[in-house]
Amino acid sequence: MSFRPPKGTDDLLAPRSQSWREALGLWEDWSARYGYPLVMTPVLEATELFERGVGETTEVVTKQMFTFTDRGGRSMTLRPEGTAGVVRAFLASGGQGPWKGAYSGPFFRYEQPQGGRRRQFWQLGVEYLNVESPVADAEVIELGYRYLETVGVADLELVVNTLGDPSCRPAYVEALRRYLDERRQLLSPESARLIELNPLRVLDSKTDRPHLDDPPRMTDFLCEPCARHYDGVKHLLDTLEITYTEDLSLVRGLDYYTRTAFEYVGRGLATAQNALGGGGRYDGLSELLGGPPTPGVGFALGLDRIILSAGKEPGSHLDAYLVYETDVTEAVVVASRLRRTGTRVDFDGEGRPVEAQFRMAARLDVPVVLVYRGSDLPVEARASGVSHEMGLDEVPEWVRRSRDT
RNA sequence: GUGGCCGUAGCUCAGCCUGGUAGAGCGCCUGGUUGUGGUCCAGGAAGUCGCGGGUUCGAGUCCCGUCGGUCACCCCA
Repeated sequence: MSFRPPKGTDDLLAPRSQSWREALGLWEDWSARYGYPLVMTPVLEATELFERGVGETTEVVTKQMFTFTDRGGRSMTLRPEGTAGVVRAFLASGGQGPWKGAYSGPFFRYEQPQGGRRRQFWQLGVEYLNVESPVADAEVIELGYRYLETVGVADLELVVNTLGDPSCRPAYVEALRRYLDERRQLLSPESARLIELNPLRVLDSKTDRPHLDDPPRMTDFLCEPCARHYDGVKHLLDTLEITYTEDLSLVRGLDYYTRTAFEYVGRGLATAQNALGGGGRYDGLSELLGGPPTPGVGFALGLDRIILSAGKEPGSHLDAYLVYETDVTEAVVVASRLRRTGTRVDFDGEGRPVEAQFRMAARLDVPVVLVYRGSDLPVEARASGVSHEMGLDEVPEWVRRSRDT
């Protein structure tokens, strides 16, 4: 049989996997700082959840889902996005009042693989439910922004827009539809088809955007509450000193979005696929699923592209490599002591010659090589060509200090 | 779903146009040198040429199909 992973999936091994470990660690940290507890929902959901939640006319639902019939005859789907599942879980738990959740895990879309886009991909996200205030929007946007900054994304840009709500959007959609209809000849067949189905998405098309000068603006149609909400979000972002640009053609691909829509873009990415993540407000989603009115706002970030964009060389997964001139059993004990005090250390388990151990240390590119010669002798710690001698007990602290510098 | 390019040793690739029985660099292994690994020298192991079919006396090389990768479109995080 072939050892190749399925199309659009990938094996992630060291040293590349170390970048993921670091990025996931930072995510744990940042989402916790903003008060988002972990929420874990199934990777597998009833197909109906996404059809109703994400929208039956969306690209995701019509073409990109991994859907199959299980042995009980139910139509099941590997989750293509996170929000619908989290909201379902919230409703299932009888959730009430303000609620927050952060998630991280694999998602699936049946698409043509491309730079930073695989069929199985990893997303980080948060959802903030039952708070209608712009404070929730701004907090969510800020969290994603700070995280991406910290993880090292080059040329991070935040784009925001508003999509109105059911009381004002229909008038805008109608105006846009008339505008597009007059230009039908200029549009690609796909976009022409969208005029009836979902004219907003035509604005998102790369090929058609150049033909569309001065289309109607959502901001001219906003009802008073939506306008005030949008101003509130922008004001808070200003206060938090988060720079953003407004883009009237920023439309989310999924049906459930209302009011705020935003996207994080990595301008440093070489590929055409430079959206690192996006999100928005989805006040109507709960009701689409048959639940009570539940406002919400959240985002999802694509970890694959984030790591591409950060372009950082992963650090070593070890603090030190232990070279021993003693019996291997003694090395087991020494390594155990170091590990229990927080040092990430590894050693040769087969009692191979010292030269071979040094070769392995070099190959692993560890920052520190520890040479252990026996319980009565000092440990030699070598880092970047310099050698220090110390007692075994001093090693963890010494390693920690040299790691931080 | 559509189109371009690509698939040869563990890795990066040459060989393909103009068919004739497979190569380089790096890595790996062994020996020597060395300041107990990183340098240098010598030697060595290693390839279903993605897979299947066709043309041919003969296919890595030409043709068809297929799978995979990559980039772009579509779309999306």
